[in-house]
Amino acid sequence: MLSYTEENYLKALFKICSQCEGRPEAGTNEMAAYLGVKPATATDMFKKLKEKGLVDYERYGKISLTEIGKKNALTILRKHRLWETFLYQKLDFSWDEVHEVAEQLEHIQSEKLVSKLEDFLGYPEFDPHGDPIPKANGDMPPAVKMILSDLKAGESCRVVAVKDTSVLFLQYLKRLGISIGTKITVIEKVSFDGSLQISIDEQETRNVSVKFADSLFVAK
Amino acid sequence: MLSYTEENYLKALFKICSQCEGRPEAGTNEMAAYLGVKPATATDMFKKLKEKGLVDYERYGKISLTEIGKKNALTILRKHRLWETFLYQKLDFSWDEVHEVAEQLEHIQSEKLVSKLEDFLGYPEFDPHGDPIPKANGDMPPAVKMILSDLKAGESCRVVAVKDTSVLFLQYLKRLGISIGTKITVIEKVSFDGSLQISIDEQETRNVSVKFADSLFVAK
DNA sequence: TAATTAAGTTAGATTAATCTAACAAATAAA
DNA sequence: TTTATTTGTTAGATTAATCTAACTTAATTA
Repeated sequence: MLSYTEENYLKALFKICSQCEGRPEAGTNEMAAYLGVKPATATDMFKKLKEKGLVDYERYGKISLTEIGKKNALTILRKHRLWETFLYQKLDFSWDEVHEVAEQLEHIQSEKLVSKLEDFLGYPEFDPHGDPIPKANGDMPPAVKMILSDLKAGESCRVVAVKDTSVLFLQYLKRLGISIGTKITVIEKVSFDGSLQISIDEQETRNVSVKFADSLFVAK
Repeated sequence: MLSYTEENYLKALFKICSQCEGRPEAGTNEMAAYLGVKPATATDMFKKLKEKGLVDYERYGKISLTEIGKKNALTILRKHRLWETFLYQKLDFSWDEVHEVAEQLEHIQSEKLVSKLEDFLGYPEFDPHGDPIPKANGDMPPAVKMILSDLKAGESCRVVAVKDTSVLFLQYLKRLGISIGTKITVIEKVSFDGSLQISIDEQETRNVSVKFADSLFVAK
């Protein structure tokens, strides 16, 4: 069985490795920074995770997940996203509050709990941020790929997920009145700085940055 | 903030201290045995908990909870029993399965989670074992006191709680078809060994031991 | 009350996860 | 290609929770 800490390392590695395609590995400093620990600490942990057959790792080399490691990471992600869905749907937590609590709940050990929870929630495919929830067998519903930046002037779309799940971003969205399902129309793309003039739910008009437009997953 | 382990010590102390009235304190060995650790380990922890102002304790003396310690213990108990109720009512866990998972869930840190959960469950007063759930302010619904042994031959009652929450006992109850609300009638008290001849829901007849009859809370 | 037993403590060690400081390897730049 | 910089590792220490073995205090009993 994995410790709380080991689980967090696997989850972090999975996230970093699945961020950009074609880069299925991470560096020590990168991981340490992500996890908020010193590189020395991470080195020790990778040695241990290697012993347990969960990561591939050589001295001074990059780190990647083994198949078993990946399976474990998916299980944790599954729990995290199911709990987020529970908090959002059943307990009325807001978008930006669910993550922190789910970080704790994801470490509860009980297969039965997870499957019962999934059933209780009606087998959801996406969490409140629009991220796909892995199935018990490790399958993952296809993630949504288009971002707001992909739209041309005049095109409309609906928000289906957030790419950036930081509290800062989510709170900003809340302030703008944007959530999953909100309709956004691109009125103009400002060529000077790439920013977008958008309308939110066909009402309020706003100018948003490239960074912003890169952080929203949408569907036409 | 308290560690997982510290919380478990406080909870154990609370349970032992509230078991028999007029004995609001516990011994080192007793606590260690209860928690499954060695007495030496418990001694160290009591020193630490004393430093934190959570227990009263002197070298070679008994241990008891301070007011702050008691408040903390009640918070944990509250969470434990709310989660048990959730698992039983919403996720269809059976009587004997809820405890183990709730042991983990009770350590999740989020005031909001607890109050939202309580609201979601409709402010229950008792958990699936019939034990009272402490309120946010520390109030506790009055516990039920009468046990099956208190009945005379010919009297009837309904099961309202279990005194012994061991898996062994709960599974035995399940086999007998007894749960909260089940009607039990005492047909005869066998004076030889104190055992009882009972009928369960006015159907099946059974002989049960003194130990058994002492472990069931009932109401007429 | 002195001896025996039960209960509780101390000292020293271990494991997991972390740190700092010093060092080594790999990569980038001049 | 030598130097500088970035990246990663090692060694040694720390903290929390645990253990064993030896010791001390308190309680019981003969």
